[in-house]
Amino acid sequence: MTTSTEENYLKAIYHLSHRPQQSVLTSEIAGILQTTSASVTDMLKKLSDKNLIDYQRYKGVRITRKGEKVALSIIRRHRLWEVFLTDVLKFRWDEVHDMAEELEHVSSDELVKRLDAYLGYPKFDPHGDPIPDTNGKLQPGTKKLFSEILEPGHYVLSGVNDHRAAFLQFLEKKGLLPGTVVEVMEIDPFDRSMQVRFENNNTSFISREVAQHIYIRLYE
Amino acid sequence: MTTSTEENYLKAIYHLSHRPQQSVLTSEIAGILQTTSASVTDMLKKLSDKNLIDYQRYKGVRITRKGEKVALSIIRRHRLWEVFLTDVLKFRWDEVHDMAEELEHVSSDELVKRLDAYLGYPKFDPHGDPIPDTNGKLQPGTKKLFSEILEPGHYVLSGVNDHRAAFLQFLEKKGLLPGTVVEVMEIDPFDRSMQVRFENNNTSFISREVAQHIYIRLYE
DNA sequence: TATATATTTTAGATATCTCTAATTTATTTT
DNA sequence: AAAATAAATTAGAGATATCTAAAATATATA
Repeated sequence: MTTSTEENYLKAIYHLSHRPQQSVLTSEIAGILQTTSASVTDMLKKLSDKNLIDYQRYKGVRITRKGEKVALSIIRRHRLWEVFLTDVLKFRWDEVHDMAEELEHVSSDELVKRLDAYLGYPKFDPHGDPIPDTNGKLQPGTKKLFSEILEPGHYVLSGVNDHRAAFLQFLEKKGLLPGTVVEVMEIDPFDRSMQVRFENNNTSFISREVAQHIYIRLYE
Repeated sequence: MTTSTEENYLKAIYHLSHRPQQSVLTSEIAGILQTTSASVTDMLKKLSDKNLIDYQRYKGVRITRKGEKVALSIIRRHRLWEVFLTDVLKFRWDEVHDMAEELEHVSSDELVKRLDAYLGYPKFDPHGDPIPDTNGKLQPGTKKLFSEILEPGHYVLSGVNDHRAAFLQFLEKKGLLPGTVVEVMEIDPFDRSMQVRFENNNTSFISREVAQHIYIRLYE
């Protein structure tokens, strides 16, 4: 059994783990969870005792297979509830995060299963993030930063790495919602800004600054 | 602000308060919440400090107007989630209680409002218990024990006072679900058992023992 | 490489909610 | 009304999760 607090720590560590090699720092976790390094250290010992993380003092943390499974099941719940809140209860995508933070800790597996079925087994949440399946499997390798593409072509906006309401609202106004198909017409070689065209033939301009916070996948 | 624990105590006190005059005993609360009298005493002081209950040591407890409002808002959430679980996710009515116990503590008022609208502003939960409105108002005086009726006639089954799964499943098998309309044909003057007829003309026999755990209202 | 700086950990406290055991108050019985 | 019994409360302690301040360790700089 895991408490809500443990689950929140695991989620944070899981997210921070997704980058090459290096281990996660105590201070990074403290930053995300808005708490102190001392509190983090206490919790790291606890999670380590439960074999949910690999932890050596002063050397940082890496999540274990077991810890990753738990983290993914919470992320699954979070994202399914987000779909419920936007698709069924008609909340805007920038409103749902905090409610999903609470709902994700409701413990019934059967509830999650039925919710998934009721929503039609969605593969992505309203922010374009993939929803792990029952076994904790994620759509593999679909995520790439919009700012990293090298050539013009058709792409699907698939997510964001900045979840602040102000940014999400900016994207909404620009028509840059997850799921949107855009054609990149030109990439400026100097500032790497892009000219894009939507399916309705409208065009728009996207700065590298903005593109760095948007994920895309190839449109096939 | 109230914690989940405080909310659970308030709910228990609210339910125990609904009976003539006398105040609620520490031991009764401990019984319902499966804890010790000592823990209850601690919490009673805390709730009293917040003016959610009237409490004098050794004299028992009565809930205040303010406490009642909080209790009713939690009961509202609980019963709305129960409707969601049965009507939308198709759980059986004997499965939903524990999940609703967790969901009721999710704090967003806007979420409850949208859920209510989505469900079509239901007035009763799957067990026939009335759902308080936004202002904490309950359908007045609709509840009467089936065992207390004096004469034959048409009645609507409106709820139960025994929520154990075994009893609920027994009722389901007998076709005695909340919302069902029955015609009481005869009341035995000796053992107060009843002969009833359903809308499909099937008939059934209900003992006083069972009738004591079922609420009804007049069918109009 | 020694020193300065940044990071992490430990030590010691606080708040919430829980418990058992002992004490106090209330109620019932004789 | 006193004694016996039942109920409620207090006292003291444990578990979880948090904090600040001090000490230990690691990293960067001179």
